[in-house]
Amino acid sequence: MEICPKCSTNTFVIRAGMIRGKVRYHCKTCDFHFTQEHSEKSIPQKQIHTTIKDIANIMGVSIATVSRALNNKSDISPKTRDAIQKLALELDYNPNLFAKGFQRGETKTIGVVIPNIKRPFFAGVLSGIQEIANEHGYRVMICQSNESYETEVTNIQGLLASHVDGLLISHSKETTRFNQIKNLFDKGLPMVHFDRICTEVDTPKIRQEDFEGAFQLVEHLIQQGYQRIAILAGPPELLISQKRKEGYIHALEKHGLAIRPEYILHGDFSKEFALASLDAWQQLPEPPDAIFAIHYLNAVEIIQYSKERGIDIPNQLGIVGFGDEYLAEIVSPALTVFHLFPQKVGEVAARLLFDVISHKDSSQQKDILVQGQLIIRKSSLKKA
Amino acid sequence: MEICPKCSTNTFVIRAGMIRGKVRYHCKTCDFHFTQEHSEKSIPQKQIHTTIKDIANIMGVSIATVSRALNNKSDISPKTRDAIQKLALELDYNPNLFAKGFQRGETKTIGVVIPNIKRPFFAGVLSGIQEIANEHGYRVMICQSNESYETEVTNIQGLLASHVDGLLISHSKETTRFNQIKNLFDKGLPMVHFDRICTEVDTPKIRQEDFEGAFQLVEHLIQQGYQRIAILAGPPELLISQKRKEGYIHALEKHGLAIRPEYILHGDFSKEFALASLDAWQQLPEPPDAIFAIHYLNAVEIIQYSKERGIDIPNQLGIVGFGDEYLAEIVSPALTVFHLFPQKVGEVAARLLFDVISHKDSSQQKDILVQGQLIIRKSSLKKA
DNA sequence: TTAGTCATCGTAAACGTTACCGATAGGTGA
DNA sequence: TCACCTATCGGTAACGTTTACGATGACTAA
Repeated sequence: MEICPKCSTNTFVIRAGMIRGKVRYHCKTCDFHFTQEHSEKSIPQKQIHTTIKDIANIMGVSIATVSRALNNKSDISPKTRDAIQKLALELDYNPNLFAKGFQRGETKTIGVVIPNIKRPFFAGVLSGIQEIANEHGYRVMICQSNESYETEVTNIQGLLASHVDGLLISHSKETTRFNQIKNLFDKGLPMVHFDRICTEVDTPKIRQEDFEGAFQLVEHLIQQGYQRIAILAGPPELLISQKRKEGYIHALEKHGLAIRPEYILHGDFSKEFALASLDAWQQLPEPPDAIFAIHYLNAVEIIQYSKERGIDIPNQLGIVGFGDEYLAEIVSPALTVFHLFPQKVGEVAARLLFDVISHKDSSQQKDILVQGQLIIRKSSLKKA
Repeated sequence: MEICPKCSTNTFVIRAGMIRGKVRYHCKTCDFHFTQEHSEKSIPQKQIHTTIKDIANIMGVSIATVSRALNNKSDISPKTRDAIQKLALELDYNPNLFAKGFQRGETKTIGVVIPNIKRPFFAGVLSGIQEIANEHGYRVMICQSNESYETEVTNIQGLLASHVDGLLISHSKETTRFNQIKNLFDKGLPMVHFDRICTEVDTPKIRQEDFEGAFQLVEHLIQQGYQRIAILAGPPELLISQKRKEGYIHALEKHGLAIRPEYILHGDFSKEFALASLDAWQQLPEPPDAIFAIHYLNAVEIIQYSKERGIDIPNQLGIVGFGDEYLAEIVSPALTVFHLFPQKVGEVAARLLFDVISHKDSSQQKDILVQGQLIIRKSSLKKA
């Protein structure tokens, strides 16, 4: 007969069924249900982190006092404060940022959504973001969409579940619907768009000189004497494709050159498409004498391919592109580019996000342009 | 005269000083202290996240029931479960991962410490890590040490404060003391080293074929007929420098070639050092006829510089290196490399870490070698 | 009836931290 | 002596979630 743990009687204790694998009893004396207790003790975990409770126990003070001491708050005597701080140092205590964030409803973490880390541009952006985030005591959580809309949505969902304090987004090239983003923005989640921005939502945006750079590159080609300039224009739905194409068109128009549709080819940024485009152009009755590739990789690929096919660069074919500083210098002939400053883009974007996070008043500039630089190299320098 | 909120009397209420800017009173009837209450109501925040409490309130059930429904636990009727899940979907509820992790002492987050995101190798590793982490439902927190020991220590401290469930580390080149790491490892924090590993602590490690790759590269040079092979060996304190140098020496010894100290130069990975080394070697009475640069960037820089100085590659000078697939192909002449697979390194490292996190039994393989591949290109193909 | 059974629900503690507010001791001046 | 004051401390709710365990009502079989 079992003994009731409440009234310590065993006269009126009856079995009361099974529950969760354990035998259940009912004491009719005190009307109390209980189960047979199992005697396994939980294994004491090796403790990685010291808590303020540990410190409080050792010091013989309350956790409130420890918290005040560690945060240099008022209402505490200097003696106690110093003693606690010293002990905390000895136990190498560091506060559980999750608990802290959890308590005050913030996480000191921002989320970044980019298409691909491996692309040097985004790697540079990340580097810039990291730096500014560090300055502000924030941590960064990165997700890659791999240019997939579905993955992007899942990523953002995940970041949201992690309760990031803000979001930095550069959309995948597949992304054309922005209801998720808009929803979050309307709910007041701080966010900033950069590079692959979206115009559907009124978020602060970091743009680059897509139009201006394209214009400068094409004008430079024209000034070098190139007349039939083609553009490898990237996915048409991407805003940067559109902007760069506009710059291209604007430069041609300014200098009285015809816009020839056959010189404008849209596609993805793949090597196959770039080379196929070159082939197609070469078979025209009037092939282009210069190519503006809006993505530097395609420009480099075209240079390589042209060399194989015996096309003289820059005399027979001039080539310019947007892009990567290092690769452009290495390739031969070196590539004329409009250089973007990825690190700076990251810094500016992060700074703007922290502005939004801190003063919620949206008085600051909502649209920032990060300047680029035209760097002229041999791939576009025609011998007179 | 103020009224005591406890006994509703005002006959024996006296002022009892100021505290925190508010007037303080003392009721002598019921011996109760109180302050003048301020009537400002807190502004209701715009709510971004739905909680289980919200759902519980709407459904009229307890939060425990909601939790059970959302986690498909037992002890719940299918009808209730479905209704709750449906409502959760409508309110697009997603659980606060921080609260969840906080509750069970884990964060579903791993930390990664690398020297620099912008280096393509590490970007590739990160990409691999991300992928595996996603599979396991973990998030990734990245820190850059920028090759500074101090920053590295701070970073790890920060990740620890974030209570990451595990750590993936590639040390900065400055790092020679590992007491912090050892401390954490002894405390039971799951961690895995990769690339820039440390031998002082018995962590699982992901190594690459540093020795083997170097050996293959140098043997290839020897088979091509190069006799005086120099090595640009990187920082001597770095383990990969040592391993690659060992492979170099081993290959020379196997083929009966002399180890000439003047052909072995240690330094950082800077361009300046690479070019200065080349200059120094050229001024020797017997300059090398081939160079093995353990860092691909230096190899590329030497190729560029050699071309400027009219040195014929590969006939006058053969060049090989470790490294980056893309750049090696672009440079002219294309660079023979021992290619590492960064993405794979990241994947393997992450997988191993999750093994350690889940089954704490350390029965698994503690040292994994990620294979590389010798890719022969023109920079080392001497014309007979 | 009623002991025994089961499915399903609620209650409350716990995680680490902060902040609100009351408690206490010791002081000052009339 | 006593109203009044200040500095410094403790108690505890709250954040969102999971989980151990008790409560409840309905059912079954004797």
